[in-house]
Amino acid sequence: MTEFNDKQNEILLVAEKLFSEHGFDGTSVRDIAKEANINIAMISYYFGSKEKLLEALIINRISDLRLEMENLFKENLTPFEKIDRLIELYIRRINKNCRMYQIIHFEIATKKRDINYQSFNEVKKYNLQALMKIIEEGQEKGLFVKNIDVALIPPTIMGTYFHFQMNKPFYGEIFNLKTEEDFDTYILTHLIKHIQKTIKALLVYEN
Amino acid sequence: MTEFNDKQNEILLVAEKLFSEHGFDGTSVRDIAKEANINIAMISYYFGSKEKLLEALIINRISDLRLEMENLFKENLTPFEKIDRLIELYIRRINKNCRMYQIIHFEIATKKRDINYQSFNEVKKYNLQALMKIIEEGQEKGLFVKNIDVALIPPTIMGTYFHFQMNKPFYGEIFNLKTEEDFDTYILTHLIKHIQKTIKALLVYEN
DNA sequence: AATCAATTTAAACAAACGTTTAATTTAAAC
DNA sequence: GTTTAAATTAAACGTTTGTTTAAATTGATT
Repeated sequence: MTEFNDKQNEILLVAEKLFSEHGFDGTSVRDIAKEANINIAMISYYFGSKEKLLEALIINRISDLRLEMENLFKENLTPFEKIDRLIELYIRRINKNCRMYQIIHFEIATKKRDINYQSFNEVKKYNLQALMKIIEEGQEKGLFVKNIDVALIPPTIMGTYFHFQMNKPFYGEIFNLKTEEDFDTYILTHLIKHIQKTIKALLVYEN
Repeated sequence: MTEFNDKQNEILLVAEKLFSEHGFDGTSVRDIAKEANINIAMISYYFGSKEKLLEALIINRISDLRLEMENLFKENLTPFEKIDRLIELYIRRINKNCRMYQIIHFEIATKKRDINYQSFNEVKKYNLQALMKIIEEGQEKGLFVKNIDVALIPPTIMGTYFHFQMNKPFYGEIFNLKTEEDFDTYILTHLIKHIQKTIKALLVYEN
């Protein structure tokens, strides 16, 4: 991918914010231009069109979604500890990029624009491989049970997070989380722990 | 709520389809009118505006989301069986209404329209109460562990489902589900079983 | 057959949309 | 200082948007 200049990066940043908050169709190029303090024509000038701006945004951000796990496999950790660390990495990563996930998930669901999700799927497969490696190690050491459908674990990890995030007003009220920081803190402490516990429980559960 | 006539119900049905497939902002009143074989003006005539049509749709459909659980508590089942049955009810219910969940979740996330989600939240609280009752029974009988955050279990149940549904192209490929029916069948058999197993594992997991 | 309200229609409305144009400004190269 | 290409602008473009209008049609009630 070509590098973007400061002005283009600013446009991408504003577009990411507005697309995630109001949807692609709910955001006009004039909204973006206003928030980014640029002329409307600059969007076509730099990106060609509104739709190509979305495409550039997705391609530019997808690489941020791959987990960085070099340390995880180098360190001398038990499979349980590795699961804990992997899930924490997972959640921190998607929490940092939750705007892009909001945008991408809506685009996947609606299929209005034909965007190439190949690299997105490759990232998911890459992350799934890492999980599989840890689970196999745990099974070989006799710590985890045998019949585990590894591909269904990421949906539980990410789904729990996204559903919690998606229903922020509801769970914010339930858990008395008044500010955005309260909510974010709760995710990075309690919710991560809940997901770690859930997956570890599943990995040792005998039917 | 006032009852709707056949024509109004047809409009609601088409709106539900198109709003879920292309989003509220991605659907024009002309799209709806065309698919419903009516004149554009009929939408304003019957519902006042496009936005009020969305509101009417949400209010009209929310009652479908409440679980029907009379039988569940009458029957003589173990807490484990009750959990299994409740989760199956949960998933079958949201799977039947997945279009409305798609619409509502997008509306909650974007906050562009100010819709009253009180009855939606009440349904969620009602469903949470039922889960709580079962878990308490299991704890009293010494079958489930003590320290369970019940409010975090529905996000795992529903989140797993929604994330699987949302990434249909990816998981369809992973599990080799070629048709819509294949996908639906997989949900109602394997995915439900995965979620049941996950929650039961969590309920008996000792830290 | 006449009346009347409810329904349905085609047409028009202003506003907002994404995009393009042509002119102007900017800033670096010569 | 002149040249040149890139950046930026205001204005206009043709569509599409949601909504309204006013006339036409329908179908039951008198």
